[in-house]
Amino acid sequence: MSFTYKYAHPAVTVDGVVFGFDEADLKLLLIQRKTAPFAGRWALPGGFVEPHEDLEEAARRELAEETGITRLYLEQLYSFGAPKRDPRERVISIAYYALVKLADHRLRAASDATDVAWFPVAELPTLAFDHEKIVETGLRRLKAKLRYEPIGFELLPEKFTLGELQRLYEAVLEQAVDKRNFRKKIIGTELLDPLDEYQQDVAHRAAQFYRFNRTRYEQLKKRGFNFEL
Amino acid sequence: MSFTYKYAHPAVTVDGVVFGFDEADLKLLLIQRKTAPFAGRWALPGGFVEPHEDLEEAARRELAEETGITRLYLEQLYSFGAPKRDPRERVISIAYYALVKLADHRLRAASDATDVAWFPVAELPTLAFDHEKIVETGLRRLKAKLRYEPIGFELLPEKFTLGELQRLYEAVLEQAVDKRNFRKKIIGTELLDPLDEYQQDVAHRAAQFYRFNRTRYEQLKKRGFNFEL
DNA sequence: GTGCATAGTGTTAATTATACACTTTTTCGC
DNA sequence: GCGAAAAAGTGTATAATTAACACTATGCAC
Repeated sequence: MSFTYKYAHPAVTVDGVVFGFDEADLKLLLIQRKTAPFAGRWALPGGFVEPHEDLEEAARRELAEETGITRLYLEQLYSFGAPKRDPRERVISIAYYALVKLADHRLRAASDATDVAWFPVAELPTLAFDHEKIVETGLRRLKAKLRYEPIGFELLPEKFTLGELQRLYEAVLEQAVDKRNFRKKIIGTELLDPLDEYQQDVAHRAAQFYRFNRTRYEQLKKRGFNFEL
Repeated sequence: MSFTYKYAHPAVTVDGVVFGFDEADLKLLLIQRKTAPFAGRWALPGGFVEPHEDLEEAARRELAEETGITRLYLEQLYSFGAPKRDPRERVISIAYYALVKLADHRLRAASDATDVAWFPVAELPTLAFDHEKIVETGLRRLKAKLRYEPIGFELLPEKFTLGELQRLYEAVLEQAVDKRNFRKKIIGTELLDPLDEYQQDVAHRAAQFYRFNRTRYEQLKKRGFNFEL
């Protein structure tokens, strides 16, 4: 079976820039290619868009297929279409960026013999295609967005401490944050519900857990509330 | 001549959301389709990406071909790829948004019998395809961006008065702005050079002209300066 | 019970944002 | 030529926000 067109058509793929956070580092999800081109190289998870599916649908499907991750925050990032970005044929890639709660997702045992792994964004290997450029775009977007939208919570477990949240901000923004001012501000948004739960088995004073109140955020957003940190 | 592929390939187009400003209204550039589908309907300028060209290159080429506009501020906006957005075949469109100095560009006499016209964004006709959605995305982006990047100047002539600039902000953001505070802030950025030129032939006190200092903006940006209005 | 590690907590000063009204300049109509 | 009209231009006081800063509390390890 084959497909014929009057004019040249590029292939269209989706690629995912998937971020996670593990208590200390911002991490990026990569898969290792097993076929040419760039066999053996690490690359962003992704693949061809099927004729019947929407772009976001394609991104979700590919991420599920290649990494087993199904529930995540997903948003279109940017489209890359330099003529020679793929040595085989013209390929235009719509990149998505995604945030996942690391703890919730044990990576699927690489069932199809493809390696999948988290890398600290500070120590990424050389990537296939123009994926380094895509990652850079994703990182820029994440940094910018973290300041004016409450997306940090997508990287943390349901219940988290203010210290964890602060470390997340510090890791992503790559700059220290004043603890008291940070707490004042974050509590001031009224987006966090304090829980009657405290850390267990820590070798120091146990921190209180909080939960992000998504419902309240939607309400406030409707009334013209502006998140900013 | 035809092109054959092993798997289905979508067609890929670029579409331009081109904004202008004419002293009073924010305007959008549209072309009238002469062929099916949507013959007679107004639509965004755009067309197919050629095999050899980059996406932005394609956007610039299509805008030049269809509207005669060559110098403009252009930036990728978003990609639209719903399976049925074009009734003919699967078409994925990479939308760009553009800002042009209206006064600098008399629209090319519609040489290929295609009508081209500026519409106030408040009075747009029904558009072809999913172009209304694309325009909405472009408008949202413009509004957001105007606040934290000095892009308003791309919509004004080289030399402009503070009153014109303020009216631009008010038109795009759809809200009134305090004149004194606006001037204080904008002058405070040090991005505007006052000129020794004043309006001519106006039936009121003549306003001073200013020019946006792009060089200084680049300098300040490097030093971590943040534009915000 | 001492040391260690992190949690948790307020106040002050500096900066920035907001609210607000009159005078100046020029043309136009009479 | 004089008054009305239309927009330009200009400063201050108050409120709100941000930034800087250091000690006490708790719980475990040893």
